[in-house]
Amino acid sequence: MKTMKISEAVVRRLPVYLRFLNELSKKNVQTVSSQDLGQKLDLNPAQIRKDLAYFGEFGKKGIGYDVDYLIEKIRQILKLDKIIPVALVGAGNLGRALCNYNAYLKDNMKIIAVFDSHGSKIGDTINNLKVKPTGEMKAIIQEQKVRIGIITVPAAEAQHVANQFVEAGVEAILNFAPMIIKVPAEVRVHHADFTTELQSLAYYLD
Amino acid sequence: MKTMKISEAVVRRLPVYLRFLNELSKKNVQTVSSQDLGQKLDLNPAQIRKDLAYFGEFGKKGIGYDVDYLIEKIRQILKLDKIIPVALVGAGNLGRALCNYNAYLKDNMKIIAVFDSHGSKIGDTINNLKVKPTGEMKAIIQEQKVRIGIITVPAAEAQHVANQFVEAGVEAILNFAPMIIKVPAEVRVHHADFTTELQSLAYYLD
DNA sequence: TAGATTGTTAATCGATTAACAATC
DNA sequence: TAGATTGTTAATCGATTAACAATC
Repeated sequence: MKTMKISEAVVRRLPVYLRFLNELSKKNVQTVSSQDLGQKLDLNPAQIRKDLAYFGEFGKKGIGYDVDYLIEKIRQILKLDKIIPVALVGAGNLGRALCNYNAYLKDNMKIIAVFDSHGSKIGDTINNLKVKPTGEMKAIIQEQKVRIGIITVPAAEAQHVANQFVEAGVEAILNFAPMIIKVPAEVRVHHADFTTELQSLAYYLD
Repeated sequence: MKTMKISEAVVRRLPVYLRFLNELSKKNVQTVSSQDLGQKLDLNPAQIRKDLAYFGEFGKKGIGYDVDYLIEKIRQILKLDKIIPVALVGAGNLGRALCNYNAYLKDNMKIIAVFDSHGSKIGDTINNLKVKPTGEMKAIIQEQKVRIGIITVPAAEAQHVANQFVEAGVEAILNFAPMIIKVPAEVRVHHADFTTELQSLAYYLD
């Protein structure tokens, strides 16, 4: 099963499971069934079992899933069992907001460098990180083995930043700019676009 | 066709079309084909034609789509042809960042009120908006006919804010807190969760 | 007219859900 | 043992893509 291709929909649900399991763990809940999970997360229990079964047999028939064991397994699947260094470009309001999530990301992902191309921002300190000029991006990314890049610059600069990330060897990009960026197929891009999100929400108004 | 139920996937693509069409319009491009659109947006042309055809016959055979006409139509479909008042709760970094997008949202959606429950934030001015105490939420939301609510408070407070939104009569919620919130079925909720986004991205690292 | 491109039907593909034997 | 719940197969459902007649 290890070689089977996993659908994007499945991968997107794993972090949702993980978050809820973490809450259960904090409350010292030992065991959870797909039934329970489905109820809380508004998902079909069969779907949850199937999602997990792609990666192994994590449950016990008649019992359910051990919460802490399942957390460990999902963290492994998502590669969150070791620190992933992240860099962010664009020290505007959104960039600052995301840097301050650093604490929230716990021990797995860490924004370890922040860049901006505008002199006025360079040298600022955000959450203990000094904003550096984009000219230093490549060197720092390679030196610190940054694997994920976050783009929070204006739309017009997004593609340029993406190019720099790719050249520096970043493996995946989370793009907050309202602009589709083109990268080589081996680099994974996710879009997190606040405006499209809001606009599609408007559709559902009466 | 007006009564047919449109899938969520279709609705999520419409704002993406809209954004690209706006760029074309700015460049004075008059006409675009599904071929062109598909190329730029990494989508199948047949899918684009089908998406649009759910709502009417907007194109001309042999020619393509008139850019400005299509913009107008998509704006109507998404109900962006009139101003939609939006309120935001949580004047932290993320909330501030989103308020500053106000300009970007052009004339269709407008964050017209910002609330926070912490005394230290109340009275601050963000992008010409004064942060008000959450106690005033209901009155202001009803008075100003706010239709969409944005939640940018910590996870622990998200459900409480959602309840207040629902009670005040908000029709849809965009939730940035990393927490699933429960609302009555008639209220639409979208989750825009930065951490799950980043975590699913990690899966694709080698 | 010839070339291009839509709108739409039919075919394909993939994801979700139901059902149930296995088993704790 | 009886009850509960998994892992997995089969059935269903829905979304994407291909193909093409209509027509600008």
